[in-house]
Order: sequence, then C-alpha cells, then structure tokens
Amino acid sequence: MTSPAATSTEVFALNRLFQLAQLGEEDTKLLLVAAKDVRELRAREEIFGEGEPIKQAFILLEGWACRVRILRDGRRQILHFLLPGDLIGMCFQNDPTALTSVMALTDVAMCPAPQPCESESLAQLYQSSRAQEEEFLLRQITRVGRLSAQERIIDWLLEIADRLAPVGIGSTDKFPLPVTQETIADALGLTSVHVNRMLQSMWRDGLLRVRNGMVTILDRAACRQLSDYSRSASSRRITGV
Amino acid sequence: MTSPAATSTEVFALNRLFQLAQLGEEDTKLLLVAAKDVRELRAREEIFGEGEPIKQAFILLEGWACRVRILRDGRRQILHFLLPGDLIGMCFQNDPTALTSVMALTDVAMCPAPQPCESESLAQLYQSSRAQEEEFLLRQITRVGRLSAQERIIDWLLEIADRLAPVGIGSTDKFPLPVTQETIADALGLTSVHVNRMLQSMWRDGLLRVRNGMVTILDRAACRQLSDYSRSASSRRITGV
DNA sequence: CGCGTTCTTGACTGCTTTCAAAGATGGTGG
DNA sequence: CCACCATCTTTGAAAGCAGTCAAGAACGCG
Repeated sequence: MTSPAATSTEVFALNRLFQLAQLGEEDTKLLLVAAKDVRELRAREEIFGEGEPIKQAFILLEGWACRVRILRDGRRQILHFLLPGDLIGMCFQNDPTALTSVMALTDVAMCPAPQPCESESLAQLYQSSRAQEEEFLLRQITRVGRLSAQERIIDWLLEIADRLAPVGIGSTDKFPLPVTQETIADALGLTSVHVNRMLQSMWRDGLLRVRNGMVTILDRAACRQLSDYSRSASSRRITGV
Repeated sequence: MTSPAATSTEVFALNRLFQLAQLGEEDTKLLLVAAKDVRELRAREEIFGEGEPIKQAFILLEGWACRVRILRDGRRQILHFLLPGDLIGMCFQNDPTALTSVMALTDVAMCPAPQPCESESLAQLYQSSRAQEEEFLLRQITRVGRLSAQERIIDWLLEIADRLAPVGIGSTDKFPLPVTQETIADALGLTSVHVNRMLQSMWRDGLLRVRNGMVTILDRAACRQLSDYSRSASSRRITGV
C-alpha cells in the first residue's frame, strides 16, 4: 500500500453500510470506532482459508478482495468480489467455518466488524448485507451459466460500477478496475486470452474501454441492452431470499 | 399427484431438518404438527414469483422444485434445486421479497414452516439450512464456471444423490431423477442436446446410467475422480460463510 | 389408440480454448 | 536515469467442445 488508509476513505467504505440499514447513533459510533482499528494486507495474501474456523469478521475498508475456490488441478473460480464496505466472514452461527477462501486481490485495508451483541439494528444491517451478497451469488450463477462471453463481461462491469458508486469510487461511466484480465477470466468462467479479445472487440464497437486499470463505459444504453443487466441490486437494500 | 402425500413420506422429509440441528422436544413437535398442513401443487406451478413479497415460508415435503431466473430473451437458468426437507423462502428480515422465482418441477407437497418465535433452536436450524443452501450456490457457481460438460453432470448427480439419501430417497448408487434433460441443461448451463449426448457417452464409458427417471451410478470411484466432487456438504451441518 | 412431450441422432456451425511467442508495463536496483 | 526482471497484455493459428437446426423415434398420458 503506497500510503496508509486515510480516515476519509474509511468513512466512504462505511457509507455502503449506512445506506443498507437505518442505524441508531450508538451503532453508527460503534462502526466508526471499529474503523479506526485498521489491518492492512498485501495483494495475494489470504484472509481466510477454506475450511478454517473464522475467528473474526471484518469490514473491507479499502482495496479489492474475493471469495475463491481452487480445484484439484489448479483451475480457479472466483465466486464473489469483495469491495470497500463489504463484510468478510460475517456469520450467524456458532463456530463458523470459511466455506471459501478469501484473498486480497489488491493491497487492502480492513477492520474488525463489531459484534451485534444486543444491538438489533446492527444485526439487521448484517442480515441485509448477507442478503445482498446472496443476490450477487445468484446473479453470478446466471451470468456464468447462461450469458455469452461478451454479455458476462458487460453485465459484470455494470454490476461493479453500481457497487463502487455508493462508496464514492468512480462514477457510473468511469471507474477503477484494479484486477488483471486473468482475474476477470477466473470470475467469469473464461480464459484471459478470450477476455482480452472481447475487451478489444467491445472497444472497437464503441461500447466500453478498459485501459490502465480504468473502465470507461462509452455507450451505457447499448451495454445495458447487450447484457441482461436490469436489476439494480447494488446499493438498494435487499430483503428476501 | 397420483396419491395424497403419505404421512411417513412427510416424516422422511423432516429428517433432513432433524439432522441439521439438535432440536428440543417442543420444536420437534412444532415441525411434526406443521407437516400435517399439506399444500399440494402440480408440476410447473409457481410457488414464488421473482420480486413478489413472501408471505409465508414452506418446507418441501415431497417432489422437486427449483429456484430459477428467466432472461428477457427466454433463456432460463436454474439456480438451485429444492428437494424434500428443504426450506422455501425462509428469510430473516422484515417484509421479505423473493429474489428468484420458485417453481415446482414435479408435483409437490409442502407445508408452512413454523415461525421460530422464541425458539432459539429452530432459528439455529433455519440458519443452518440457509448456510447449506449458500454452500450449494457456491458449488453451483464453480460447477457452471469451471467444469466441463461431463464434469458438471457427474458433480451435480453426486450432489443430488447425497442430498436425497438423508430423506430416504434412493441409495447413493441408484436414485430417482424426475426431471427432463432440458431441466438438467438449464441448471448446468448446457443445451438439452448436449446433456443427452453426454449421458450416452458416460453410459458407454461405464460411468453411470440415466434411464426412465432413474440414475444408476455404475462406477462411483471413477465418477468422483472425473468430477471435483469431494466436499461432502450434503447432510453435514454447515456453519460458516 | 392418438397426441404432445421428451429423447435421440446427424450434419454443420461457431464460440471459446489452447499453445506459443512477442510486446507493453511497472517496479527495483544499480 | 536507465537497465532489468517479473507480470501482464496482445496477437495469431489451429483445435475442440458445445451449440444450432432439423427430423425421426420413443414415451407417457388421457
């Protein structure tokens, strides 16, 4: 990490949580205090190992991480991207175990997630965050199962844009993408070679541009048309299963 | 449905839940009583519509259902199969909404899921069931994202076998599969034509046989070897995220 | 027995992968 | 400030897995 996480950045990350549920002043302060206790990790470091006990849940304050599974022969499937403001390892059971590995994709900063001891509203917040994550898993299944390579990439980029906005990162039409094409490929069930070709083809078609870790959506309407992206499940509070 | 759901069948379905958590006598009775209130639906009927409010959660007692999303152009992705003993629409938030449609794949019988009012152990049971469902979603992403057609089918069949066993349906090597090849295709991100070819190829190779709605695993060791099926996440209680 | 659904098969197409190698990029140390 | 190295991106050619289209066979239900 080039510079220690700035306080303002941390607060931006918490904004996602504040938008997810109505918190009392007590709980708000609890989160703000927790965010002072920053833990930093380098890219590629493992946050949880699959099958290992989870001692502590975290809030991601800065950087990107992912939930991932590795197959015996080395194939890798990224299941879910964790962005600033996301909860890592939050669980509502005793002696929780990590169902998947969680690894840092970039240098990251995170803080412990406060226990929802007596606080009803904090528990609701965590449930809401969990429901939102389930929505992303469902979208991910549909994306990988039924969309073409181009559709997958567009659909995924639009989702990422909508997730970054509430934490103050980029705009809907231009935002950072600090991951390699291989990482994108492992998330979308493609090869990095094909991701590369598709990105170029979409640039030629005037749809979007990915360059130097930045995404520019050139034709938002066409992008939405070409993917099935419609559900605005990003910052909206999700209640349901 | 050819015959009304037999009481004994209902109890078999509940066995999954009994194995998932240690319940007090009170809660056990609550479930057994609830299971008397049987609702029946025909194949293809919708249990929940995507986006609609969930008034009531159910326990599936008999038959198969699935969580599914339909794309604008008609493509269909089955996200998760619901088997006897599974909870449908169980949620821990107020005013829950169905994130996905749920439809009956066969004729089904279900009953209302008792509210976990003051009961701590029933709430734990539901959380555990939910965690298990999340494990299946994660497996589904990996399956569809990174496995070949043959691997997907084998991995999926082995998972189904392990899920049916605890509710007393079939054995690990022979069990009913009351869905069309098109349904399998829509779950695994394939076409029905290709599912058909793969099933025949696997039969020729002496791996397994699917015929008349029954699956016979002919070479279990080879099947496990050829898929990445290893995690025994079926009846085991899952604690974690 | 007849009809609709599901399964099966063949030929052909094409999206995506594979393999390999060259180019770009960025960080590090001399 | 530049050389160097590791990582990442880009490109081409060829192969393969899975999809598409179409039609006939089998099955199950009424």
